[in-house]
Amino acid sequence: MTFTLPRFLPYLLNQAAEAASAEFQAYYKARYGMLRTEWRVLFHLGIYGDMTASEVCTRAAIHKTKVSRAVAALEAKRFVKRRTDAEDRRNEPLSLTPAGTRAFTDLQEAAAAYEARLTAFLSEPELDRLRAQLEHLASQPVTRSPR
Amino acid sequence: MTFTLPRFLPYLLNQAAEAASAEFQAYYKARYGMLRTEWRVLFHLGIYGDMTASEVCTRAAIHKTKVSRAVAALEAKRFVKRRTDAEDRRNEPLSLTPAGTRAFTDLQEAAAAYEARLTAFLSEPELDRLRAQLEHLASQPVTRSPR
DNA sequence: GGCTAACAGTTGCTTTTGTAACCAACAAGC
DNA sequence: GCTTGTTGGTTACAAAAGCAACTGTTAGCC
Repeated sequence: MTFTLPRFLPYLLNQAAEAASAEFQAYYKARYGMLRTEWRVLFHLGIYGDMTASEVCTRAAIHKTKVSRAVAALEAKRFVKRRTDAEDRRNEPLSLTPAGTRAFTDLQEAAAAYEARLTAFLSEPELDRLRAQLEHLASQPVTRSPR
Repeated sequence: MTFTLPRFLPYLLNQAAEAASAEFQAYYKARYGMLRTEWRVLFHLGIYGDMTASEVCTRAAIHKTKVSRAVAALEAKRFVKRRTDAEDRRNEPLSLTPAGTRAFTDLQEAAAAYEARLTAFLSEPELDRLRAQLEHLASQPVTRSPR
């Protein structure tokens, strides 16, 4: 089997990921001026509840400087507020403000609708299988960025 | 079905793409000091033969400024040389130098071996189906970057 | 208590990317 | 042959990402 670029899985994954992100990205950027890392942080807080920046890093496998700046940006937009944990003053638990919650709800709905359109060509079992395969690839024991 | 981040396809695709690229990226970076766009250009020339920068843009859906810089970098590394088309002096057909061909051959082998490991958990038909699904997602009629 | 190491988070600097404006060469209409 | 528009490709500037060093805080250990 000859090797060609459009069959090379990392390449294909990148092309698919980029195409699949483009439209949703345009939405949150136009509507809320958010960057990728910002909506990811917003979603982590919206879905899983309050957590510290480093918990976001661990869960999302994003580098801490990116999270730090994303949190600062979300704070400036008044979508997130941070407290200082009295027990351990290094920790700064983050939570969504009411405006942050509204933005999250809107984006979550948009995301769900977008995904439905994106995956309309797949049956439910096919989609499940695809997700499982992608998860497996994502958790490959390759070198991950440090937390 | 509640919406969660690790089920959101664009997110999953990104995580999988990043993880799947990481190791190969480390290889071409360490060995040839190449960037992502650079090896992509190299592979296009190696696989499909000589072409101009804008043909690379079209095939790979990469923005022309990125290609322009990648070509300049590959030229500086003496992996690529460019001529000027006498018919139409705007066109600059690119071709691999012997060193470029060697680098391409090495990277192609590394890529094939890497992919084999990466996809070892999939059967042939599963892999084919995955590729087809990713291709479909990649060619989604979403807004693509201009050429 | 005082020293060292580890951890949460930030800042500064460099590299890479994105965007738009730009130059040179050609094509078409007139 | 001269304008007008288009195309291939580059450059300049701004935004974002990566990396390493830094601050402040806690924990462990003697």
